Amino acid sequence: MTVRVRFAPSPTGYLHIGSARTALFNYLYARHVGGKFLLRIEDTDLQRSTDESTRSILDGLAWLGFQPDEEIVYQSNNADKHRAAALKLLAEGKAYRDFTPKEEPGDKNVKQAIVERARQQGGDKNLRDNPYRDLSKEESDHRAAAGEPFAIRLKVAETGKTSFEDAVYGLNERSYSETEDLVLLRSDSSPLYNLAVVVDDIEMGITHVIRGQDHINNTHKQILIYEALGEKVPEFAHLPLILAPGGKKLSKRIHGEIVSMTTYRDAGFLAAAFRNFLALLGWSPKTEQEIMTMDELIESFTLEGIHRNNAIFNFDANDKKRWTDDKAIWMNAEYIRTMPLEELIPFAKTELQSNKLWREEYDEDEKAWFEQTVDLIRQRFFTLKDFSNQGRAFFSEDFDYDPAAIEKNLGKEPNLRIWLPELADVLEQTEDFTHDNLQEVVKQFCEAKGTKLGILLNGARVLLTGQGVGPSMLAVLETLGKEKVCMRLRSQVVWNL
RNA sequence: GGUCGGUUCGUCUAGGGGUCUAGGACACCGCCCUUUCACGGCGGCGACACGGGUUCAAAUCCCGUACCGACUACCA
Repeated sequence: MTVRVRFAPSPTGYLHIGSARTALFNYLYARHVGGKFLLRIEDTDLQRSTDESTRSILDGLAWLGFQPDEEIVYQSNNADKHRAAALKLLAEGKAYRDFTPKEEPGDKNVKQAIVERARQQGGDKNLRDNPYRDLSKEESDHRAAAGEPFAIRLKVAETGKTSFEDAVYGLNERSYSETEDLVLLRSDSSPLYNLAVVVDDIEMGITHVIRGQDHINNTHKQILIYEALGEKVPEFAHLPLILAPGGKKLSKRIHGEIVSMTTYRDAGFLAAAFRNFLALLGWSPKTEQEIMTMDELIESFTLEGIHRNNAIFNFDANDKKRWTDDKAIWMNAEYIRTMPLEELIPFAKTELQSNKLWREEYDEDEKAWFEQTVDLIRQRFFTLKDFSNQGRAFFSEDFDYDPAAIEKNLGKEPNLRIWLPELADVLEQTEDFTHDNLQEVVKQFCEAKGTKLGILLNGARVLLTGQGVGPSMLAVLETLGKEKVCMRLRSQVVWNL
């Protein structure tokens, strides 16, 4: 039997980092076992679902590289099938009409109201005391025919339990007494989540449901629906959650953009790097290898490697350097400096293009120069953005000087203001503008001035690149070329800041 | 409140009765390399939540406590 899994987000916001990981695990599992990866948009909550969210989620998935193997299913298109399933259960006596008037939502938030109610009920709640549960068929039909509104609820047996063997959490059991007669169809005849999911999963031939651990309770409810429908229950694998620092839920409301996938794309992350990082959050290949290609991830991915405890996505909103998880940043940097240059070039190009720093020559006459330059500057970069920020001076005359670098590298030696333009004069006379010769020239210059090489070159770094850090200065001189080097060394701009 | 689940360095994790004076990665710190640096090399700091059992032996098995989380809807 071919394995079929699905990722089923509801379009009520952007692609959440936790959802992205769920998608990743579904994708990896499908590929590992040679199955199909499907996508279903759960847009049955018309109030909250938006097309914009759907687009954003699709964008996020596309960026990560998870293309579904079959056409995308939109759950709202299947409402008739969901309804038919509920009606079938009603006809078979496995569900009943509940004529209790619909409760109007109170003024406080729903969640809070639910918790309060649950607290009041305490441990001795009886979930089988609905007066309509055992209404005779005649009377039920009669009242329905008379136009009285009703919801359809599943008739859960008095005694017994649901149980399933979770691929991650192991045996899960839940007494029927803990599960209410769940509503299948609202009084406006629209289907509810649990019904819709089960009917769609059956329809799509889903064999393995891989989703967040927050769905474990739903799984018990869904199993009841599968059984009532007389359908085979799929395998389940629940994933630990990704939490915010402090162990709290990672939410859009509190944590903002940090939880959105598009944030990472826009911040200059490589999809491959972020995917790799995400894979290691809640799953382990059980080897010491951490940098893994997609093929390697697919090869080593198993549900057994997923653990049960929630992971914390670490970041500090007050620290600019740690705006997101350290390890994610490190991994992105690692990818940037170690990936094959030819794979990095297109990303660098796109980054420069979107900042109007790209010149067509980089694809033609200056192709070799461009590639060498990218290779040179990538070493200390963290994100693709660095090509247009820190690396800007390599591609444009219009760049900023880092104030910290000015203070550190220029502030210590007042003579630099005189020496650097003098160095320009010397370099202008230098015919062989390559590394080894430049080293000689600069060395001699320093000896003549009685200063250290480091003082001079680091001062030059600020004038030439605006930065305090970067690759070997001799390589920078060679890369920038005589003309730019001399011009920038003579510039008075920085001294007047 | 109830049900269910979890707890190894700050974070991600390995380890599932003896090989654990608990391994790796990120972060942090130090040293080295170098003209500087956020590259690289070497090293350091740093954890089995707590209490009882079981056992010759427990991070690993059992029980309890604490803490954390999820769920508890005519939301998804």
